[in-house]
Amino acid sequence: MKDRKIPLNLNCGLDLAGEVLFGKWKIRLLWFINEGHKRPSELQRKIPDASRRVLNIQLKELEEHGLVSKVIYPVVPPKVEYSLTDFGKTLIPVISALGNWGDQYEVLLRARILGEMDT
Amino acid sequence: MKDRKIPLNLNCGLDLAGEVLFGKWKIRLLWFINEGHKRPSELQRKIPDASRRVLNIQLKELEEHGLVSKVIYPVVPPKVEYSLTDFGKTLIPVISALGNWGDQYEVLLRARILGEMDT
DNA sequence: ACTATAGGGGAAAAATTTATCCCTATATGA
DNA sequence: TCATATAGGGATAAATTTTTCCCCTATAGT
Repeated sequence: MKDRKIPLNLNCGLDLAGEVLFGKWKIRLLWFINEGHKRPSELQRKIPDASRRVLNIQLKELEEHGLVSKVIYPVVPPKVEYSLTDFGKTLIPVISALGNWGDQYEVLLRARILGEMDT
Repeated sequence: MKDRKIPLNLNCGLDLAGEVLFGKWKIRLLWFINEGHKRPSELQRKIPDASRRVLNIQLKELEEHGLVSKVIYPVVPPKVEYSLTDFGKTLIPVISALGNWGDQYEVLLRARILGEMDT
């Protein structure tokens, strides 16, 4: 990452987890990679609302943080595959927990999030 | 919140969960409120790196999303107490899972997050 | 009269994150 | 010959989030 004016807060486990997880698309990237969608173009199709650029950037950060690994096949046209590292896999239960919570309260959450939009 | 140029992504549970959780200080606010630190001034002391202003803003969002409730005592000087709603409490296991993961891999995470800073 | 306390909010600046646009390369198929 | 697929990166613009600064309330204490 670039230079930061405001120092990172890394006081507790929550901060550390947040630091590697909280980019707009990172959790979804981890999720889809875990589901077996390994190639950048697949991931882009799975997450069409994200620009190609950010996905690349966030994938690189996930890689730098050791959550995913990247294999570049020296072929043309280029082929790249991402997969979760063992470390990355340890996050899956956590992401599941988060996703299940969101699924469970979907109706409520959607109403409240959207409800506030016209306030 | 204000008007948004870029629409929210609320496709799945993960998105919904992210929407209510991913402000810079929200998870910590929930955590400390759950630990019994209810008053704004306590929370500010617990999270000294956050400006007073943002904490107010994020607390209000948590309230709008139904995760915390706010009681204003009509006394002088004013007294306010936040607490988790029943709905907010359902998030605690999820936040725990996240925090435990971060604690468990603290050394590794810290090295990788800070390691990349001088790259 | 001041000051401290406890809680809050508006406006604008700063910081950060995301999006947009345009560029590279090569092989295949129309 | 030209478009498409595939992966990626630089520069810049836009959007969003967070910080900073200053203001307000009312009472109690000195």
